[in-house]
Amino acid sequence: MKERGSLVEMDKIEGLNDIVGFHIRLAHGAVNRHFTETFADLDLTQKQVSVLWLTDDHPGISQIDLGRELQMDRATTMTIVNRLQQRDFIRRERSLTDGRKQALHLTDEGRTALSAAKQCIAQHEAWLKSRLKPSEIEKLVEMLSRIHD
Amino acid sequence: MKERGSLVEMDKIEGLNDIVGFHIRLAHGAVNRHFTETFADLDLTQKQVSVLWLTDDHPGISQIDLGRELQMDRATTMTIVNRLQQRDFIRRERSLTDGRKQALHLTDEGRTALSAAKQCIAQHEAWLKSRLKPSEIEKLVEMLSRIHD
DNA sequence: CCGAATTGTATGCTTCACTAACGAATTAGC
DNA sequence: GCTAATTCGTTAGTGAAGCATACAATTCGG
Repeated sequence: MKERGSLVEMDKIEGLNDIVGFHIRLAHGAVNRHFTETFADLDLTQKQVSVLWLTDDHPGISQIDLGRELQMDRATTMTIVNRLQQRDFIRRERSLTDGRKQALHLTDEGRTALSAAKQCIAQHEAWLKSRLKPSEIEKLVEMLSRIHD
Repeated sequence: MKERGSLVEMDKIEGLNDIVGFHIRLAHGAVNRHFTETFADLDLTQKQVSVLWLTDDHPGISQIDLGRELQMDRATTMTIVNRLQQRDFIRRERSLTDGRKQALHLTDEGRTALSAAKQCIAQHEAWLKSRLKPSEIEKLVEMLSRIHD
């Protein structure tokens, strides 16, 4: 006897399992855990791979644009780019068109790492997609996109 | 001209936007950000609310079972329960049936906090659900459940 | 009863996210 | 053109989470 939408009983809304956000959090945890295993050898995180990938797709991209694309603030972007620069995967150059910006480029090492990462991503995605029917994958991505804009 | 499924071109698999895990991560970020705003006054995180909620639903639950439900290891569960205990939301008792376990209970303060939290959750969920059609919500939760088991 | 497994605990490390402040460069307003 | 506001990068500090490891107490299997 589930009483939903009852304005009287506002306290006991629903069970934790009916909270959409709860499932998004759990799914993210599961995906992240599997990602970490898959990338143990490469020693790269999701964020790091994303930054490598985007930098490769948009050579000379600024940190602020990188952050906008991945929904991170400037400070967070800094720490990630710093790590990748320390490992000689990314090179910072002052932008020629806007002196405030840094133009980011992959090094050869960075390209090699990204290439290896993409192989692992393929594995990781295969694991994830094995839990969904092809038609569902499209639907899922579309719905998630609506959530994150 | 997107070349998909090409076995020759294994390096350039697809765009970042075609990676399901990428969208899960972004969606989680967006949800978490909105959650944090909504809960700024209460000063509670998703995990903390989840622990309060589950402890309320299962009085006397052990930390290990809490962790299993929320997919956290023992150490992570500890830190969260510690924080909630420091704020007098949760009380630890030695289990009567198994001396290794702690039986967790909400305090009156904890119940008050959870009650307030559930009001905020309702707001937060409304924001999230406003981006989806009712029929989609069910489908989304079902798919996410398949991902996190 | 003894060894193995379970549970809680303590410690330390890492990633990520955010805030606040500052300087340098650019842009806008007048 | 010149000041004022804004943008971008940078640094430093805080806090939540997740994980690994080690240890003690308890329980369980034989």
